[in-house]
Amino acid sequence: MRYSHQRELILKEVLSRSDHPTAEQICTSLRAVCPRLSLGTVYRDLNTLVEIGKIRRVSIPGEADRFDGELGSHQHMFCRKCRSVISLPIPADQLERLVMACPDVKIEKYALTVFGLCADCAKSEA
Amino acid sequence: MRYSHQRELILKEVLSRSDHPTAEQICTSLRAVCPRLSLGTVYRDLNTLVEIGKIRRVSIPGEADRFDGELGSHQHMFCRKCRSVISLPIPADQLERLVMACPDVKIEKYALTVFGLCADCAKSEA
DNA sequence: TTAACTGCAAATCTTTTGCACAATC
DNA sequence: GATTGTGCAAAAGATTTGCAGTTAA
Repeated sequence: MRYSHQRELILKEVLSRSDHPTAEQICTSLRAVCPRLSLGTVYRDLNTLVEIGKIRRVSIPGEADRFDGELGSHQHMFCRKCRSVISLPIPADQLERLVMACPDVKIEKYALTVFGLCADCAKSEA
Repeated sequence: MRYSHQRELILKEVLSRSDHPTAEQICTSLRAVCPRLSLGTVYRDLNTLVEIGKIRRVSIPGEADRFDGELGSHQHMFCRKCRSVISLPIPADQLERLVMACPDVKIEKYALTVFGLCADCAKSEA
């Protein structure tokens, strides 16, 4: 794989943020520094970065994919009120034990997605 | 809510199948018995049935949503080879304990999705 | 009768792709 | 110089929606 200015910018952007941005958000941000950056390129480069394991994709049903620079084991929550994605520190070993106990099938990966209200929204809701 | 012939057909179709069909598959099947059934109606009725809790939606990243008539607690696996969705009997109480231990946030629901090879495909792969 | 439901087609949203040009090695 | 990567626009796939007509209560 060759060096690419755009791919490097996109990687840095994802790594520097903890808000799990969408491709569109990444593109918009980076246009401040790379005005001709195209959304197609962002999608292509994000796919590449996920493939080579530099970032992670976070899929939420009915939402645009988010991207995450945190590679350590954790799960995600989607807040239905503010629509933000936050990381949940769910013990990897215990979750893994539950998943891997399934007979016959060959498990390669898994994702636990939680829906509800984030801490801030839960507070203001009450 | 009023009775609707189409909604009843769609509900029966989902309840009678265990293969987690897509809206398109449901529509195609039902056209044998209801030729003018439209895909838009199928989507609308499926959404209604999910809302009133008669069926469940199964979302797989990058795939069309599947629908499930089994309401008991279970999780799902997506086989990357045959692209089927199968039910996984993961102990609800243990999973729930892990999820609910997260502090501050208000959890309303969650879904554990597993990716890999189903039993049949794992066998033929080897 | 009237409000909900349907069929149809068009619109929407996210993501991918074809192609000509630009950048890297 | 050969290829990979990019920008742009068009295409693709899933789902929603507007509207005029139909059906249940």
